[in-house]
Amino acid sequence: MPGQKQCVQDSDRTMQVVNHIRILIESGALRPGDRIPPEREFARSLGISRASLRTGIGALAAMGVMKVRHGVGTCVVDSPAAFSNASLGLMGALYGFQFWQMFEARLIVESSLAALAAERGREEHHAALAEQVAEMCAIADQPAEFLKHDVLFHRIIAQASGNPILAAVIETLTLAMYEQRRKTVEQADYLDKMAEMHRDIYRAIRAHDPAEARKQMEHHLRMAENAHNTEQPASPAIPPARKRARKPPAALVGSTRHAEQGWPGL
Amino acid sequence: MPGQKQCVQDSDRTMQVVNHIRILIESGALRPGDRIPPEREFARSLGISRASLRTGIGALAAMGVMKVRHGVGTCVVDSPAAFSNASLGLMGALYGFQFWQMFEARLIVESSLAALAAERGREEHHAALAEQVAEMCAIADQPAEFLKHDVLFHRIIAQASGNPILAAVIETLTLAMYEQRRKTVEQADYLDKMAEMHRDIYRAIRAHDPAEARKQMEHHLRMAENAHNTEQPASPAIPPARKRARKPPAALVGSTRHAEQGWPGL
DNA sequence: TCGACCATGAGGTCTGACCACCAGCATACA
DNA sequence: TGTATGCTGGTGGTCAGACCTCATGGTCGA
Repeated sequence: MPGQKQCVQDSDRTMQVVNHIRILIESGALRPGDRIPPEREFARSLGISRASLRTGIGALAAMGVMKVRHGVGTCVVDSPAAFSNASLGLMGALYGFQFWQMFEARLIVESSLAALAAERGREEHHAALAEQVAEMCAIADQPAEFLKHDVLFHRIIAQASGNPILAAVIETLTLAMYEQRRKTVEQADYLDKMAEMHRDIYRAIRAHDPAEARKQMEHHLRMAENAHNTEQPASPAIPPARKRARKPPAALVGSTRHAEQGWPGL
Repeated sequence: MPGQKQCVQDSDRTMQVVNHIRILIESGALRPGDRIPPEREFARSLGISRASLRTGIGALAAMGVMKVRHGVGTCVVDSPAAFSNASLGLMGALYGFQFWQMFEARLIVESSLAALAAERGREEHHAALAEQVAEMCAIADQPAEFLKHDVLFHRIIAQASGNPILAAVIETLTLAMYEQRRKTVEQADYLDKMAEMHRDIYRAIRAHDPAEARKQMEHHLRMAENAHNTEQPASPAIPPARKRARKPPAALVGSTRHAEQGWPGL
């Protein structure tokens, strides 16, 4: 049952394009930020039609691997690894993701990430974290700016953890929540407290104290969730108690309808 | 800097298609497994060309939301939520994912999942888990079959955890490793031990003992990693010690080149 | 010197034709 | 009667070439 073929993409041509790009990437010929040839030229060199090439590139773009810009060109993305955010949004709509699940996922992954960062973090990470903390303290009265440094802070921790896979997971979740947070953070009056918590996390990481880093991160995320639930009554604080499992699960293979409230799409 | 626009996809038409589908999904008009109209007809009803429609559908397929079958039709996927596996494969090539990172990610996420399953699991999950354990014990001499039940077992735990987001993460990792495991598991001689470990996990979950479930799952995954490293000397057991962080991180925004060995693409 | 204009080249879309595949049905054969 | 074969309709896959829109950079006039 599990693990059907391999590629998500069906058609020969599309797969051909995706594989070709993959080879280029794996061989190091194509690196993040690099541009690929113009479509017409590239299509000719691959011996396929421009339409087919575009299908393949479109798939890569949808997966978050390539970035296409009208009138400019197509290049490999040069940003933190993440699963396509649209993907998470769609899946949220499809499987009924809830906000509390989002926070729960963050809590689990990111607290471990903080612990790993405390273990493996190096000077450059400490310095970068310190900088973000300083920034946050300095602009605790500008929610929008604060949020940017907040995101950056967490991103640095993910990088310091030395596990890009988990970093990609967190990046995906963060991106998906960003829009939402940008709205709710506006009337926030606890930014100074947030800054303090970030500072505590930073200190634990710098001190190479995994347990403390984990604890501080958990505390921070719980606070964040509370704040979210307070400011956003539209998404009630559904306690993750023993409930809300799927209905008689159809052969235990997915297909939950979107139940309660939550998850405003992408 | 973070949180640019929203949709991965650029072009108007593509976005139009993706959004249209999203609306249909969110409104419940389109559910997992449902088919969408034939391309020609659908394109006409949307007032766009078939080519544009196909671009949009291609993007959705690449994100793992839609499944296109030549000669049959296009439908919404009806399987456990997961990020497109090709996506993980590409990102692995792009950012240099390592096997030990894969196992580390699994260890962190899945042990928490087991704990959650112990908290929230219900009768139907227990029954399903028991069935898989029984199957595994019965066919500990048929690696290929064993592996299928192994995957299913872990999938059920993910579902029992009540957090579809984390379930999707694990599903993605599992799918990415499936091919690899399918090869290495062939000459495995420890399947009976594996079955035992699964049974222990199952018991802890059924007993609603989160701590024990977590411990057993961690133990199981560590064993699995050791087994992998033993059977697959091509991918050495790189200890996750304090090392291998990125090189002087270019503004701390991704772009690690694929370093050591590991990650055979998709 | 500076702003407006336009040439260039990139991606975006459309059209309509044709190919490849799958499923189901009708026919032919055993 | 039952099975095997082959046809046919519908669906996605690919192609070609034309045209549109956008971003860029150079040129030219004020």
